[in-house]
Amino acid sequence: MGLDDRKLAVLRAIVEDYVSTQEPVGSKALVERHQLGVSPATVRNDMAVLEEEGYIRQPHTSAGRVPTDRGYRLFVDRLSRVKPLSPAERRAIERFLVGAVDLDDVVHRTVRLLAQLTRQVAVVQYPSLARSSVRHLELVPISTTRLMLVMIADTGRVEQRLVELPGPVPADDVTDLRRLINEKLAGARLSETPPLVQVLVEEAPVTLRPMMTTLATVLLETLVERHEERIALAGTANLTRGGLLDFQGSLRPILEALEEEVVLLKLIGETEPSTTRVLIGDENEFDNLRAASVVSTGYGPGATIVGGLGVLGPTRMDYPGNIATVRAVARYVGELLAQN
Amino acid sequence: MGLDDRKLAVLRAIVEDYVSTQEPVGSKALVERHQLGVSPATVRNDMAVLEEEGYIRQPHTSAGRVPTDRGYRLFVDRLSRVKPLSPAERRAIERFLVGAVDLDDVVHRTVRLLAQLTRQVAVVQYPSLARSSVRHLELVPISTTRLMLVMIADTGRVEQRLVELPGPVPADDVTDLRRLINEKLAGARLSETPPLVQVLVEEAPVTLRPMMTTLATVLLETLVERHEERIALAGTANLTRGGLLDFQGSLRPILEALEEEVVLLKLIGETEPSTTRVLIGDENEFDNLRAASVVSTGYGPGATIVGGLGVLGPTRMDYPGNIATVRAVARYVGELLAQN
DNA sequence: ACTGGCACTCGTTACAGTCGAGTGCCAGGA
DNA sequence: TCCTGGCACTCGACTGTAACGAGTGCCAGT
Repeated sequence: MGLDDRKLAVLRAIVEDYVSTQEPVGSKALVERHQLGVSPATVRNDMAVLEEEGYIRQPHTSAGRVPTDRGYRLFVDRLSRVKPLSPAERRAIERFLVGAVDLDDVVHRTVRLLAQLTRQVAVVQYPSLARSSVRHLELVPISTTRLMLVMIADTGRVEQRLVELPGPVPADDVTDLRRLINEKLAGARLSETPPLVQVLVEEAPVTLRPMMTTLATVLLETLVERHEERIALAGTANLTRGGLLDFQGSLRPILEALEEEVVLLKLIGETEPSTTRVLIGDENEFDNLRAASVVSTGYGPGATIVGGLGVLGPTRMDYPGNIATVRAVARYVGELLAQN
Repeated sequence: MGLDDRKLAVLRAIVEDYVSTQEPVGSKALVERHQLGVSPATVRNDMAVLEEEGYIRQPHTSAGRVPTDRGYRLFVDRLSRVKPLSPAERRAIERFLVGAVDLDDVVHRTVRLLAQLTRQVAVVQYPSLARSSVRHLELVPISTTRLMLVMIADTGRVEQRLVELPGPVPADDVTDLRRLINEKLAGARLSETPPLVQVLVEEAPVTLRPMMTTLATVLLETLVERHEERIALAGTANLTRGGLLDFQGSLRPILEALEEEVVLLKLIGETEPSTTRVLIGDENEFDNLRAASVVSTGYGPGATIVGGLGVLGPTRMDYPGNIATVRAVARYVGELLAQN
């Protein structure tokens, strides 16, 4: 375990060089480009140790060294210095996000912004319904036996469901239903609604009972239980940068994984603590993505977290830069949401 | 212009073979696999003519022939026989589309279904607001000086905008505004609303005038003028099927084009007549997509068209099959929409 | 008008040889 | 003990050559 400072410096140099050149880096090139103060031979000895410990490897004999997932991990945990955003980037973020007209717009702008700044694939989760509160529930008559149930959440999300009623319902009843439902549910966190909905059905006047039951069912089944998560994606074209050298020649598995909402949610959602998460290579649980890394974090108004966002790219990515960008964008989005 | 029946048969055979094998097809293989009733030498003569006319070409001397865009065009226009859907496919369509809970759900299911059936990239346009009518406009108070304007269209689309009011507004006024707006606009086609909105502002009671003006502005600017079109995409992983042989080795331009909503809309939207449109290779206007073909059609409840859907893939695609699938899916979606 | 035969083209594959980046190891020096 | 220069070695990348074969164009014959 003899990883003295110099060996760590060598590892850092290897990671930085490899990330920027995309080519295995040799001992000679290393001492030329970095002020390590020692000879190539010494560096070679250090490299041999680093390789033994599993931090770097040789693609083949007589080639330079390349960081392993474990090497990147060490780099991210202990070696990378925070890279402050350039003023230009800060300006880009602000410019990009002002003028959004609704939540959809915010999310779309955010995901494109992230993709553009990091030059990776960007993923943004819509504010999770599970972490949202009900702001208002609206009932809009569509026909005599149909209502549209519109739920507006405090996070700005708006979900609608078509409800097929058991029988025709007079306009006055709709008004009553709307009032009853909002009295009981407005302000409640969505996760806390089931018992409230239960009470709502029980306390409903007998004439409204059937409608209320139907509404309750739709509400619980389609909004609470399988709480629809939504995801926005951008920058898939960035996957083709490294000219197929990243991702060992096939984008197939990556693209497939990106089509699965479940996968994306696992990657960027559920980031319990309010910290930035970095998943490197096979640290993530999906085989399709073992050649990729993910940098993600939560966002939300103030200190609460309502959703996740992040970027995905080759393990050979600029971790410090991407971490800084992801954090900054998340903070800006949070502020934007707090304003609404 | 001597394109007799046999030459056309040869072209058809070339297209069919090339589509299924992905390899340039030679005269010998052709007579083996198809009952052309003539010798390879004869076929070669026909091929020479076809090449002269620009319907096929040789990637290099001593290779077989490959259809040109023009060849595919002729094939699609005159040579392809309609390929009826298999019962399994019909069942898949029905199974896939039942149980959709809202428009989002319908669109997502549709796009995934299309991608799965055709094994191409699928694109579905949400029902265009420009072709929708207002079913209901709802005003939901968010704070004393903020309203959420929710528009529900007859196509099922629901759009919301946050409106910053000039001053605090009492609940009664909101009720009045809601009533006035709906009286005037409900049922109107979105494209016909501008004059109505104008009248609405003019006729509004003096006390409501400022609010109404603000609402009108938001309504016109964000919903009517730049009528938000939305697009769903699926199956990008299918681009990697031909193993990078299609798209001359780089998915880059394709992926870039797919990220541009404007491009996608031009491709699948605005299909004026209710027919299926096929764009082959450089027939479409985007350089990025000159290696791709698009099969698209309009859909909508009954005879009206509210949006477009289609698939995109390599010029070397199964046109008859994709055309049949796109048509069938569009019809099913139309029926589904008609039910609501 | 079709067909068999034949010379020709040219991409593909295999193989051998050279080059050079990069390594591991070792002996010597601070 | 640690670092360094030197040196032999490995092995992928590149190059040139040769054999192969799919496919063609053309022509003379039926």
